[in-house]
Amino acid sequence: LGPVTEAPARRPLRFRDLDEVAAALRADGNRLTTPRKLVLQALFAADGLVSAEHIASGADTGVALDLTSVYRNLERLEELGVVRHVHVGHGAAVYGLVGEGEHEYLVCDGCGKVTPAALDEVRALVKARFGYEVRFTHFPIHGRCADCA
Amino acid sequence: LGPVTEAPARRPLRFRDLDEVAAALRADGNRLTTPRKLVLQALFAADGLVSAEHIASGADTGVALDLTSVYRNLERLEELGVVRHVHVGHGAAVYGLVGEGEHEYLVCDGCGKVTPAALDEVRALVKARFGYEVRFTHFPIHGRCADCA
DNA sequence: TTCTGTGCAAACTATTTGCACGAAT
DNA sequence: ATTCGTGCAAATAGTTTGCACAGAA
Repeated sequence: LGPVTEAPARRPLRFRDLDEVAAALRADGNRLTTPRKLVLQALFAADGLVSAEHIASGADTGVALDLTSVYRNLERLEELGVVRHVHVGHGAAVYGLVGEGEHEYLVCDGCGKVTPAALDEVRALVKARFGYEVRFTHFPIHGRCADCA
Repeated sequence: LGPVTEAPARRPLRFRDLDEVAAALRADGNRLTTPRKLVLQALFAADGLVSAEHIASGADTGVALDLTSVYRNLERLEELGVVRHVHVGHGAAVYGLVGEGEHEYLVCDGCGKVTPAALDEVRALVKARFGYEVRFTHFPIHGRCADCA
């Protein structure tokens, strides 16, 4: 699974570059290994949402690495608040660097496009009508985009 | 995976009982086998959303059957418009009989409760704001219910 | 030197597919 | 007598776990 066609709205990242993350990792007592750096490098290079498989393939870094290590690193980075993952349909989860604010998405089941969207109004409506405190960050909204509908 | 705690709103089913479905199956050139009847029996008995695993276990019918057959039957029944399935989080998909109207759900990530909800307003809002024609029938909305939030 | 992180193999969950036999029509 | 559907086994995708060794600290 390659990078997901993420739409516009590039948001400022919480960690601007690899060195900033490296510092955070160090501060948290983590070692700075080659695979770990490669995972981060891939995430910065991809500049969007990618699958573990894609990172492991080395498509973005030129160096392939073990899928297991990728998963373990992504998990660690997620605990650290550096990355997050989204379930974009049936396939593998996709991972991306954490930016400022919420990370809510609309997924088009037609073309597969993943569009970041500010869904505060939608959240407020669901809260008002059903008392539900919803999040679209982990399981996004699915449907058909304007082009596909 | 057992039956999902589905909330109120029992909707009239498109097929009221096993015999009605049997007729539809026949009309479509399908055979009426024992496993097929058992799958339907389980779906009617469960009266909500259940996993293939649950049906295969025979918990509701007293007769266990092969998971493969369950999946194949559910697939067939889905083609026929008798059942539909929903992805309620990370685990297995859950299947249920088709009722009248839409089947939209709110899933509580806290207690696992699955609440049918009329989300027309929400759909309209997303359509107005983003041009997206969304559906919450296959991938429902996730969040925390009033009790868990 | 110590202990964390890696790579490989194997387990695991959810689902699908191939194939020979049995049963519904 | 035909097929269709079943059950079993094996394949598949995505992810996790166990374990011995390598390499950061």
